[in-house]
Amino acid sequence: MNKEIVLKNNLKEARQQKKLSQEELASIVGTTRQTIIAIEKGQFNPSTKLSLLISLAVDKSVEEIFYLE
Amino acid sequence: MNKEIVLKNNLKEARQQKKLSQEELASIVGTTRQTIIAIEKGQFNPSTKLSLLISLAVDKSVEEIFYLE
DNA sequence: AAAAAATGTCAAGTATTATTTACATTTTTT
DNA sequence: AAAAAATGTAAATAATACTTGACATTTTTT
Repeated sequence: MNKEIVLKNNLKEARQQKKLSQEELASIVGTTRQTIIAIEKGQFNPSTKLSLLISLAVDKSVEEIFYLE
Repeated sequence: MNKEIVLKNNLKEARQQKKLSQEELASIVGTTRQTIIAIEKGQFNPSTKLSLLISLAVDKSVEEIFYLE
């Protein structure tokens, strides 16, 4: 859907600010480390549920972490 | 992922406040009416990209439209 | 009341997210 | 320098988002 618009994020920085490892974050939000890696690399566009959980875990709003370009 | 936690939303109300039909909203965000219907009915968990586009279209933050329970 | 617009439902197919497992490389700690 | 922790990569599978098309029902407009 909408190939021109690309979802980007600064999860890596936000996660590191909270001093969470990929594995810790994955465990907090109930997903796997692979999923966190793929998101941080911009390889995919996570579900809204997952981005809400992630934003809670790193203490930011969804818009502070994910943005469109 | 995470079956206990359910994603809910009040898109229908937000869309109506902006006086957009499902079809207009779908066209603005570059998706189909079916997708908008399914989201409004809570039948699925849209991608973050789509929820960001939707929140822009209805002039709210993602968190104002989508929430976890 | 008739016409038009908006919403709802069903079903099938495609694309993509997410999980799992396993191993390699890099970074941090001792 | 060795050990431990964190990160990166790859591939196969399962689950689900999203698309497309077609028709039915409800609501709004004329």
